[in-house]
Amino acid sequence: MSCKVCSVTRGRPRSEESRRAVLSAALGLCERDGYQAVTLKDIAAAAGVGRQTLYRWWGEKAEILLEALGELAAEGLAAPEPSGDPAADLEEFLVRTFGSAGTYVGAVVVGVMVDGQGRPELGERVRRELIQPRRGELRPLLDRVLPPEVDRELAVDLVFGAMWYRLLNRHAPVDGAFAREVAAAVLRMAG
Amino acid sequence: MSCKVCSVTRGRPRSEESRRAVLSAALGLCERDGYQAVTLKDIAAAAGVGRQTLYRWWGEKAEILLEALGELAAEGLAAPEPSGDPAADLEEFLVRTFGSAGTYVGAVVVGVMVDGQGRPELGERVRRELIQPRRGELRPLLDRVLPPEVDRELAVDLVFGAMWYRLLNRHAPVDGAFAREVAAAVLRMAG
DNA sequence: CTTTATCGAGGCACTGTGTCTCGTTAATAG
DNA sequence: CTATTAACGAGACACAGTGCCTCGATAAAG
Repeated sequence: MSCKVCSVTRGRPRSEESRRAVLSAALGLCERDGYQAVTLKDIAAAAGVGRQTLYRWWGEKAEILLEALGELAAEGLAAPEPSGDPAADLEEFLVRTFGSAGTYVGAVVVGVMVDGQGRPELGERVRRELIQPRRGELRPLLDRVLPPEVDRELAVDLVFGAMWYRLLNRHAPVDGAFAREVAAAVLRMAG
Repeated sequence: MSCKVCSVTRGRPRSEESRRAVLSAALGLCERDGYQAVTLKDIAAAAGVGRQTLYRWWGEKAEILLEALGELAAEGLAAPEPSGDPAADLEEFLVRTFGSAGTYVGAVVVGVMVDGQGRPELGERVRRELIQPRRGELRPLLDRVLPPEVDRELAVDLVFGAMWYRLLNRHAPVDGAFAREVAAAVLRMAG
């Protein structure tokens, strides 16, 4: 174990049990009450943890949920083995991604992103830990269906942009059917 | 003039001067400090207005900015006369829209949308007064470049989605160059 | 001139945040 | 075993922003 700042192995070690309790309580409260309604007090109370422990290790709600989302992603990492059909691989990836985003998890992601709007440092973490990894997963799938003259970054913006737009604006569901429509549009763009 | 609730024309009329001062002060503070940092106290002080006046007519920050954005949109309505070239019309519309979104106005729009996330009623207003009108403007432009088998709503989601994704995530600028790329992608999708 | 509803100004309770201090507890160092 | 160290749960505190209330003043209609 290590001290919070000096990484010397002395003193009482950080409680892994408390950490798990906090992440689990935070996700549970977000699912039940919605991200915006959850406070640090709520999380501390639900996790059976002192408030100071939250400020010591995270500091704010968005950082807690960012870590919780990271663990969720690590659990369901579902290695996408390439089949013989690049178009089917793309579609399957989008169906899985959009399907997950359509649950409360997507609402939490939106909440974290939203909190990052007014705080550049947090925004940078969100970008690095939440957004860029997904872009990195999508790019190779697009490489296998798009001709070289189509810009990859633009295609990624169009695909994930459509997803985010619906997550924010809620004019239509984010689900597998939408994922298939978007996949078809990409293939149409491929010509 | 009319009473706030009963619309009987009696009593002191609402001050149009105060209303303009509030909207102007709100936009100015957002431009200077960023949407999230602005408070109702700040707006009241900058507008030289009592706080109760804000609660009487608007109730919260997002509603003030929503009205201010509405007036901005009404001023710069720039009737888009159709030229002979549908592709050029689409591109011009996107260049103007993305260009505006790239300024602090886009950040205000994001802030209002963000506040609407945790408040269904406000979210509905944002959708109706801010999002749907833009979709309505884009649709006929797409009609003139897309073949009938391409779904319009999906195309709108892809175009504005890409814009919103960049506004939120800030991994790349929202500007005229991006607008032209998106327009080209739509034309490519048209085949 | 009376009635009415707005005006700017300010007070107050409430909530969530962030910092601080307790006494306690679980590790390592000697 | 004992001392040291740092995290633990719990709670107090100041601070900021919100939302509601009241006040005397003001500008319109009847």
